[in-house]
Amino acid sequence: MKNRTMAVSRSSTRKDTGPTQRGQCSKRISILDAAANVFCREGFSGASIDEIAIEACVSRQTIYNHYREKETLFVAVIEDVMERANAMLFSTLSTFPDKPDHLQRDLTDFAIRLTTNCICNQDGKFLRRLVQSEGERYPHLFEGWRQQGPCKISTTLGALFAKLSHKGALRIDDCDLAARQFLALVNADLQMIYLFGGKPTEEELQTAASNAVETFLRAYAPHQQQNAAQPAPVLVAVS
Amino acid sequence: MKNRTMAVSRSSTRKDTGPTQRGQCSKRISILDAAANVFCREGFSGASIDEIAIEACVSRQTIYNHYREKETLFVAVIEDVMERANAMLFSTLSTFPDKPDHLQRDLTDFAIRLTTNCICNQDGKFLRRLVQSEGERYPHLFEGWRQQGPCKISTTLGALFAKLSHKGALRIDDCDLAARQFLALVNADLQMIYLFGGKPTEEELQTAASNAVETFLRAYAPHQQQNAAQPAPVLVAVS
DNA sequence: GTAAAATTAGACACTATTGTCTAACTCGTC
DNA sequence: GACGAGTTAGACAATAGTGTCTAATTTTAC
Repeated sequence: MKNRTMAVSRSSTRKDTGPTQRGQCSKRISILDAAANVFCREGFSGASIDEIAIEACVSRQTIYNHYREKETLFVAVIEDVMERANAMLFSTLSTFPDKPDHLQRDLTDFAIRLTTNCICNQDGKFLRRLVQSEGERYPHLFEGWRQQGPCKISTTLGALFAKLSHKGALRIDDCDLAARQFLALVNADLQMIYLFGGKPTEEELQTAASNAVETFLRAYAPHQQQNAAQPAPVLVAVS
Repeated sequence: MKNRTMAVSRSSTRKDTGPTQRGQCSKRISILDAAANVFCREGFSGASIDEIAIEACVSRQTIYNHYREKETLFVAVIEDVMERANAMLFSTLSTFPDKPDHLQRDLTDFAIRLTTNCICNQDGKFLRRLVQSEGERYPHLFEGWRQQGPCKISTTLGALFAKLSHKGALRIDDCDLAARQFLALVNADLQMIYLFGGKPTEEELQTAASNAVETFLRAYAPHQQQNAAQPAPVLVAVS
């Protein structure tokens, strides 16, 4: 019976769930957090309500009071995490650089923000795991997220690349494709770490981002800029 | 009680397990295949021995005769799939193009073979799912595969790129990195499909490979070759 | 054909889990 | 201090799964 060492870091994006009281609300939150952790660790069928109750420091009955049954809780957790993840994703996308100078540095910083805030965090891990293991069982559940999140990301990011392209900072034919490739390159060095549930160090994130941007720019920068060479010192602002 | 419509496609790489008899051996195989399917679908704790027995057309007791308990069976399945996957991986790597002419076409074909034979097949799906969901629970179990498979792939593929680089067909600094980026680019368009357990169509594989190779060559081809432009007709030989 | 080995169905004990119910309890509000 | 909503622990039935055992049956080897 370990004492709940670390809960999901819950950002400020949580919406107040209407007229319910503070006490009740805080219980709901700790249930959702604990459930997210346990479902992530054990999968849907491996997770037991008792375990969640213990981790949430709440009685089992309270869980049944709030969420009629296990599946209801599961769906609530998924939706909670997805909403938060999408919010974080678009908030991070809004920091995409729009000035063509220092492009290499700015793109690298952006890539680091993206991995740090959206992919390497607890929510990212949760989604990778749960979508993969339960996605086929609950297709409708993840569909909304898929359309609002991952599918939108390439078009949104694509549009941002398009802007840079119009300014002459990049030379891109298919901007959506370039966006997908940018994301793929950023994760190239990190895939294996994700797969085993690990968390990259800041240094690994740094290297991954630099490598990705360098190659991306070699493929998509206008000709003379091709060899910007020196890695340029990177200043990261991680919220 | 559906009649076992589709089993894992079992390639010819299976080794005969020593002096055991044919009948026994065929039971073992159908148990392993069925177990792989069920574990893949349901995860370790979601899978029931009874379900596996039914899908393998075998009595439950037979499973317990061969594999003492559920976890033993699970480990056997994992090792079976991993061995097969690694064999297929290196057999596919051995088809990497070594002639510098028609590089774009040859690399594209190679990328298609790689995705078709190693990533999009049933074994690939199984590993993505199970490593992700059970990897932390059984670290030792996957460690051998990780070192022999995914970790080796970047160095092996890296060495192959190095050869092309020495021949002047490519211009690469860090070949291992280039290898990882090649793989990442090849999967850039397919990630979302994998995530939801789907299987890309041949056309999607084709497009993904072309896009990847085009960008890869823009980043790593010697200067004048830069714009090879026309997609070049691709002839695929999928075993 | 016969003997040995493997397989089968079914019963079984045991454990874990879900979801319900109840009676006691806590705590903020009036 | 009393009310009441929310919470709690614990008992509980119902179900599902694991792993064992047995006796009958089938398959295989010789």
